[in-house]
Amino acid sequence: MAKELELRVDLVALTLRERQLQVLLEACADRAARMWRLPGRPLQPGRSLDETAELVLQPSCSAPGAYLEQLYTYGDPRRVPEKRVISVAYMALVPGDAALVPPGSDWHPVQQVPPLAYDHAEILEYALRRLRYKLEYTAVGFQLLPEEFTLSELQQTYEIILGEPLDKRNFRRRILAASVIEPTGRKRTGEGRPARLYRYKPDAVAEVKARRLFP
Amino acid sequence: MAKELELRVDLVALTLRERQLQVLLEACADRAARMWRLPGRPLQPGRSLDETAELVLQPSCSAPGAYLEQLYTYGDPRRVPEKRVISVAYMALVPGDAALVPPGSDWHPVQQVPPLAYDHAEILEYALRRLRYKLEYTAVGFQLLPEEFTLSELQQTYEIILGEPLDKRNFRRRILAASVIEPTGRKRTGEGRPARLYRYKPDAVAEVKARRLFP
DNA sequence: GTATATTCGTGTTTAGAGGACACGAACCTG
DNA sequence: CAGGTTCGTGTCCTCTAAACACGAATATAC
Repeated sequence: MAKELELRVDLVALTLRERQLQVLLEACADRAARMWRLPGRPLQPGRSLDETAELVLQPSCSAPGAYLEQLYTYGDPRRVPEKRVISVAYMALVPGDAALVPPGSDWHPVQQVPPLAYDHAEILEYALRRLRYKLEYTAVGFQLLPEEFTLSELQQTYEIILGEPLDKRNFRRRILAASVIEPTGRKRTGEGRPARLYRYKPDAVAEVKARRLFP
Repeated sequence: MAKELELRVDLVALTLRERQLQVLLEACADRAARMWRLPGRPLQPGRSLDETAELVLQPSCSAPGAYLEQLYTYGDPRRVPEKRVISVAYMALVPGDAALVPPGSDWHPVQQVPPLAYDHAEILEYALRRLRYKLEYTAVGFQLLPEEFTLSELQQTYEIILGEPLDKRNFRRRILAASVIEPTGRKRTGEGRPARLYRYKPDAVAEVKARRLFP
């Protein structure tokens, strides 16, 4: 009874909406169950895992070049009852202003996700742990922000993900010491004193990936 | 032209021999090429990835329960010319006194590995980077030692892997502060003053794995 | 235009962690 | 019992990380 083998790429796509960290979920085909699942697709012949992950991401992200990182491969024989399915899990960070809502899918706050099929809850948990951890020693945080952002916005992003308040001056000192962002010279005006705008340095993403200690 | 899909588990098994970190390699079937490769086997039907990795490890390790950890999954379509092969890479740490030499295989110092087939050199590089990194914030080091060991032996292990000398007193302070090892009460006698023997606490391995930040 | 509200941007002090560093203790050997 | 070898230990200092408050710049309301 050799069950058919399927190799999939499943994606934990995260974004910031309404001051919350949200994850993209797909309604299961089996509507009766009212279950949701991570978006994914079978490995495309002729394409790498990374490329397949990008294909999965495309419908939910208007801009190319979102941050994408392989997480872990799940292969327990009982994780999917019907078939033998091996899932290579990826995490994507989508800037808030680039997030789309593909039909049949929706973003859900990670604090209150609906019931997830298979072991997808475990995969999501793992992605969040990795993101929180990585936030502390790299600078992936601004991958969730638009191209230009203020330091206060960046700090809010960190606070949302880590779930704890951060000290303003210490935060700024550390971020600037890492020298992964630079001022654009422009300012964002609004309520109160205008804030300087920053962007991450073009090579900052490369640097984060080069530190491929836990890709 | 759908190439056949093969899902493999390939293993970077590391041990300490002759005061060097060594990796287990298999001679390629194609002898003419004089190439070597990481040991591995296709995913076993009905077994998980972890279980398959353990099967790969068994012939080279006399004791069960070696440290085993998933690293990364390699799936570039051109990494193996003939077929479409996806490899889930694992790392194993084998205590020096448990290392066996299966026929057709051999241990090689990681400083001077022979030419490796496919992208196996890249996989090995990645495993070493991960091990060195992990050494600094967890206590996987003693996974390479026999059940009882002295602090000097443990320090040597660290020095070999990190490739740099460490301060004796600072090393002891840090290791003991982490409280992952405990004295057995016994001593190892030999040249000079006898050394106290330590073992890692039974739950220390579990702790390292629980921190599954980058499994 | 003047007062008020709001957010931005900045420096110092202090506590804790990590690194450098040397010598007496215990045992074996000849 | 003298000499050789490895084991085991404590202090000082430096540097990193945390706590903490107020003037500056603009928008708005009066």
